[in-house]
This record gives sequence, C-alpha cells and structure tokens, in this order.
Amino acid sequence: MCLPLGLHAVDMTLLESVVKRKETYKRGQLLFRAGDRFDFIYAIRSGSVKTSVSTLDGRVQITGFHIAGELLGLSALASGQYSNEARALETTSVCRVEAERLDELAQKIPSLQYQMMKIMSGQIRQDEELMLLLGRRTAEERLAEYLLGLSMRFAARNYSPTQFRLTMSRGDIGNYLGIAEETVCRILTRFQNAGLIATKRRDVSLIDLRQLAAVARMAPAA
Amino acid sequence: MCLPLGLHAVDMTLLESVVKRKETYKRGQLLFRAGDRFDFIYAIRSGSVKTSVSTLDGRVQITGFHIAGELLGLSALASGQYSNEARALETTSVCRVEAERLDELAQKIPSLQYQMMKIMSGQIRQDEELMLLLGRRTAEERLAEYLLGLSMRFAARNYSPTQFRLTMSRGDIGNYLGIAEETVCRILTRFQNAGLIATKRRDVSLIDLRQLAAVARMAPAA
DNA sequence: AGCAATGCTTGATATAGATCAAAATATATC
DNA sequence: GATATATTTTGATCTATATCAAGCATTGCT
Repeated sequence: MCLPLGLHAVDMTLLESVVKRKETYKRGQLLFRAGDRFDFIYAIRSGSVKTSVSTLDGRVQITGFHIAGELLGLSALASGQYSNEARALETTSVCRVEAERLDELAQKIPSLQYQMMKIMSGQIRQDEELMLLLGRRTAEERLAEYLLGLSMRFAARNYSPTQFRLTMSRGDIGNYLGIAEETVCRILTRFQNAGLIATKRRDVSLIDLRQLAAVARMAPAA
Repeated sequence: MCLPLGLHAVDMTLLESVVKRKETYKRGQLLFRAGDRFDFIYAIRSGSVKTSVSTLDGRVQITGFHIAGELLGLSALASGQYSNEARALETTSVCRVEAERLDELAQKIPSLQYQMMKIMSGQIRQDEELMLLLGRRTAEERLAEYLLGLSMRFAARNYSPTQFRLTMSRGDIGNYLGIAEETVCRILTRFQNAGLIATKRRDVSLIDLRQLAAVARMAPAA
C-alpha cells in the first residue's frame, strides 16, 4: 500500500477510491512546478524526487530529497498552488491523491487529517533542522550530517545504512547544503582520506559512523 | 478573539471552552523549551516571541519571530514534544489551547483541523523561503528582505508598514539571517547612507521601499 | 564501438563576511 | 542620580569557502 498513515482497514477502502495508482516519471521529469494549481498530494512508491524553490532572478534552493514512503505537495494546501517544484531524480513511481477529494474525504475519515497533520508537523521540524544546518554549520558538518541523515532514512526502510547510491548529483547536494559543488567534492575526498567513507562516483560506503557523527557534532546514530 | 481560524460561530463556543485565556510573559521569559512535553498550542494576542533550535554543542539558530495573531508549538504535534524553544521578546500575552483536548475537539469541529492544516502548510512554505534566504542570498539581500517582510506583516495588521520598532536585538537578527551581528550593523549603516532607511537604535523607518525591494531582489511590496 | 555530453575532481586565486578589539551609546540597578 | 551592564557601532585583520579554470571519468546516444 501507498500511504503509510496508520489508518484502520475500514478507512483504507475509502481511501483507495481517491488514490490514483501508479504514475511513473523518468529521471528529470517534473511532477509539479511552483505556481501550478494544487491537484494532487503525491506519495512516493519507489525512486526519489528533489523539491526546490527559486528566487525571481533564477537562483534555486533545493529544499529536500524524498524517497519511498514520503509525501509531496503538502505546502500547497494553504494557497491552492504548489509553492515548490518537484522533479524525479531517477525512474520514480508515485500514488496521487486528488486534492479536491481530500476535504470531502477528511470529513469521513477523521484520523486521516490527524495523520496528515502529524506528517506536516514532522516536515516543519525537519525544515527547522535544515535551517540550523544552513545558518550555523560548517561545510564539513553539513556534509557529515547529510550522509548520516541519508543513512538513517535508509535504515528505517531496511536498506543498508552503510552502503548506498546517491541519486542526486554533487551539484544538487551542494545546493541543498548551501555550499559549492567543488566544496562537496573536496570534503568527500577529505573524508575518504581520513578513512571515514569510501566513494566511487555515486556509490558511498560509510566506514566510521562514530567519527562521522563526531564531525557532524551530532549524537551517534544509535 | 484569539484564534484567527475562520470558524463558524457555533464552533467558537466549543473552542472557547478549551482555550485558557490570557497568560502573560515578560521579556526574556520562556514559553516552552525543546524537549518539553507538548501541553499547549499558543496563539499570540499581543507582543512578540522568538523561536529557536540548537545543536548539541550549544549553537542556536533562531527560526522565527512571531507577532500578534500567529501560532506557536505546531511542530510538537508529530512527536508530543516541543522541537524548539519560544521566548518572549517583550511583555507578551498569549492564549493557550490544551494539546490533549485538541484531538477530542478536532473530532467535533472538522473545520478546525482543516484550518490548522492550512496554517501548518503556510508555515512549511514560509520555512522554505527562509531556507532559500539562508542558502542562496547575500547579506544585503537577507537584511533588505527581512525589513520588507516585517513591513508586510505589520501592514497586514494595520500597523504602519514604514515605521516600526524592532523588538529583537541586532544579534538576534543576525542569528536569524545567518550573519554576524556586526554585519547587520554595517549593512544597516550602508542602507542608511544610501537613503533607503533611517534607524535610531531599535526604531526603523523604511524610506525607499522600491529600492529596498530591488536590493532584496524581490517583487516590489505591492 | 566511438563520440558527445555530462558529471566529477583537483588546483589556483579571490572575496564576502567572520572574528577580534574597542569605543560610544543606551538601559537597568541600587 | 550615579554606577554598572548590555547593546550597538566602527575599524582592522583573517579565513572558510566561492569562483575560475582545466583535465579526467562515466554515461548515454547514433
């Protein structure tokens, strides 16, 4: 099933009725753009997606990388328009829930709204973390934290937390972390020389999680 | 009334029953801290509040300044604990809604949950903007945008959009914008010399909104 | 298979803004 | 009302990271 919302089985069939199944996007394809009318909430089934916002003069800030089980489009609820754009990083399969039916549906399934609020609350918390990162951390800390964050998300989905493939480019990572592409490369090299990680292009192994956490100045990734 | 949620009159009386009225905080007092059990949603009646998150080693990032009509504590919903801390910048009066009664209440007033979702959705959007600011803008742009943002919020509340008092210190502003306190001062001086603003300590007048918007690289503040 | 396009890496140089230091002004305290 | 404390401002110097530049590796395309 598509939406990891912890609903009762009864509610599920109701929900199924508004979920349009299995849209697929190829690498580079847009799911939606900023300013588009709010049509759907998206849930990622497989693959990965980046979301971004931009200034009028064209500078872009990537605001998140999203993998299986995560929801997209929530910030459109307030205004009826998407505020960000979402683009597939690889072949990606999603479910979509029609926005219009969402109100109507929420009346019937109170727990749905509650779950969605929880998800949005979690999103706000995550955004606060990213602000802390962008405003207060050094480039090394950012990258170490980034790798550990990915690691934990993969772990939560029963993928290897120490070996994974980055679906985003160095440029995307740098943009997301507020540092230059070249700085990303240099620091990855530094980490590699220090024996913290091994990289080969987009494949990464985390070798010394404890020391990586020390660099990130976080608690060790339990 | 305290909560600007656009509810029906019928619902209002219900809501009143869970709203504890009129708590007041003095400058510097804490409303809640990160890690505290999630007790209340706060709505600001008057005054102003800063919210912040911190790293384990004590670095702080201010994530917002909040004025009358705004809600605090929403990000605690997901985990049952506040993720940030909130501190009064001046004498501040708030209403509090008990978190426990919120679930129960939401069942009775479907539109309440919907309104709260809209507010949270708006918060996510605002956070995205701040990320864009922290990740991609120069110090001058940040400060110009900051002043214009305040201006718009005051305008929306029928206060003067061109003359207001900053309730936060230069240090707070710098922290929020991800720049040093000294840089805030220098740039304010630069703006003043260029005839964009006038400052006297915490009192600010915006003189040339159009040019300020040009510096911020935003659309003119309609 | 071979070529083009894209993405990654490393090096050299430049700079925005941080940090350090200290004076000037305002606010709080007794 | 005087002294102490905190905030703001300005100046001098330093540094982390950006930018510019060029070569290398990989992937995709015909």
